[in-house]
Amino acid sequence: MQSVNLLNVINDQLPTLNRSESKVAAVILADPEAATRSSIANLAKAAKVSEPSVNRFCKRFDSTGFPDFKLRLARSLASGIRFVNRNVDPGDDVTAYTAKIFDSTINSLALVRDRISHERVSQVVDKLVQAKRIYFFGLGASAAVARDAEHKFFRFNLPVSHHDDVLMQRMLAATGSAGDIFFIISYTGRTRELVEVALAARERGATVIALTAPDSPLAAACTLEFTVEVPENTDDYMPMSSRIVHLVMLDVLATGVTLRRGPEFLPHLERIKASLKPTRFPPGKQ
Amino acid sequence: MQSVNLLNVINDQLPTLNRSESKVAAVILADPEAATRSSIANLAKAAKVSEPSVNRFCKRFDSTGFPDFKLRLARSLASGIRFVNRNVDPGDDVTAYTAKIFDSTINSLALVRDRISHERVSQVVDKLVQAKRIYFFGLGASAAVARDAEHKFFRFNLPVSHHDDVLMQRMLAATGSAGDIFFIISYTGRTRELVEVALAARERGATVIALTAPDSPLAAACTLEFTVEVPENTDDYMPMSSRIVHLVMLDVLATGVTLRRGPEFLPHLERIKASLKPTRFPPGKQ
DNA sequence: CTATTTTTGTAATTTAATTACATTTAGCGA
DNA sequence: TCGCTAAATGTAATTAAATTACAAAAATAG
Repeated sequence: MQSVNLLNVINDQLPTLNRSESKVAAVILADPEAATRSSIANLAKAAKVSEPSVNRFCKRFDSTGFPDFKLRLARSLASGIRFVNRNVDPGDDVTAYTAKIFDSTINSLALVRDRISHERVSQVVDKLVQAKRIYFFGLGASAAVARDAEHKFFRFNLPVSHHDDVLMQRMLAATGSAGDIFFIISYTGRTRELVEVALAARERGATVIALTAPDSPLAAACTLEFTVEVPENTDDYMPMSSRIVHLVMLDVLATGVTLRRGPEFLPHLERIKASLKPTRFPPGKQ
Repeated sequence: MQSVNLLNVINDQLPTLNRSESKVAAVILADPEAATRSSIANLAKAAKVSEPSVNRFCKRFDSTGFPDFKLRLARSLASGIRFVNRNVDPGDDVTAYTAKIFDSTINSLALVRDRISHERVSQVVDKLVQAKRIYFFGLGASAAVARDAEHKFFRFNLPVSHHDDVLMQRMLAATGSAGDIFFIISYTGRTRELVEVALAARERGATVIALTAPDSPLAAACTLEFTVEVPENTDDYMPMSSRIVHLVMLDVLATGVTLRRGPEFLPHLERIKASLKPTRFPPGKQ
């Protein structure tokens, strides 16, 4: 993947270009957006060179021709504008920090999506399908993730619970057994309490799955690590996007389990949906 | 509508397309990347339609013609979104459903990002900064969101709590007063209990903010509606991405509050961070 | 079942891009 | 400085691509 921005490449090559090529480069760099919209004739006129010169320019940058060049230029522009991990700045106004937070979250998701181990997802789904009981453990921000996971897995009709109380976690781990799954969620994977809980549960022969950082003590302590590398947020103002990534990973697992259960499980899901109906105002009514 | 991903637009319009147009759409959605690289002749062949049909298809989506369409498609792709809004299929393998879930989440975030009312964000931040007390209420999936919000707003050094117990919610609302903020989170905005709670709190002179769907009973019942339109998930297999969107909206609000507090507030945040250190294994150690 | 409208394809046309080739320009040695 | 060579650039021809106009076919309504 020539992930390097095309505009940068042009800029770098600037000194090695001959006269008409640099004229073309100047016009493109001055307004790349406009360049993607114009024809070869227009661009040639703007740069005061002939059409074949523009064409040669494009080929110099490994394009098959002018249309291909425009396409690559468009791609570069779009990726540069939106998805940079721009940190929130104390001087930012609403528009700026809103966009930055959304963008950095989207960015984290896109990154993880491309790095996820599908084989590992499969393995974890296998374990979850076979479980007799599932406990979701998390502390701090991950407690909310564990809570969400419980709600999500509840519909599978098996005993599932979440715990954000260290004592409860310890007690459950100490009395765990084969067939139990302890699903531990931790962004850092360095929380002592959770590592100890993982070891205790493992000792008892239970399956311990950790949704956490790779190469962390927690990843080492569990029986099946399910790791994600989410870029760190060093910035004080920037919220952690790891929570969000973890939530989506759990969505993936829940979907995996549903699919594994097959279509005969759908009526059950429908029943859960229907049970909520009386709690709601009918749609359409204001 | 221009800023919205072109693939989404195609997907949305899918039901309104006629036979050959949907053939073209199918081919493009199946591999948009390839579409940007192919000529009109190739695409026509792949879709088993004539070249003018492809051309008409492009014009239907506000392009001046095929090359313009390809350009816009390339731009859309560069923004990190690949398969869009495609529902999970019972036959999908791990790779497929993982990508779909990530993409649809990313997609929801991108959509909301472009539609958010910055003025409203500002107003809500104002209210939050002035609050004497904040309650986050949610039920079901939104309970986890409320939990996360509590964790996030805790660091602002003001009394904040979350409640997923309807009775607690009622009691708190009934005893609320000016200076209290009841922040109610609900995807549908149609949960009777929450609407009643909102009305009760409002009666008492408290500020009621609802993070919910526009034109919903809950939005009507609160003092300040903070609405988001997240595309519905009709699919049984597809997880709800509204939770994720709500979480990110709360990230935005928390960031807004932090920025409003100014730099003299940073030491406080550092102190909270430092307080967690003893609970962790030092970095570097396995 | 026919008439009308919509959809789709064929063929012609136009437009855009590319290639081949000629001209110019610059560089360099005598 | 002249003349040669090679690189650079442009002109014109060619090719490829996209678009338009129009006709045929299909779908829909009466």
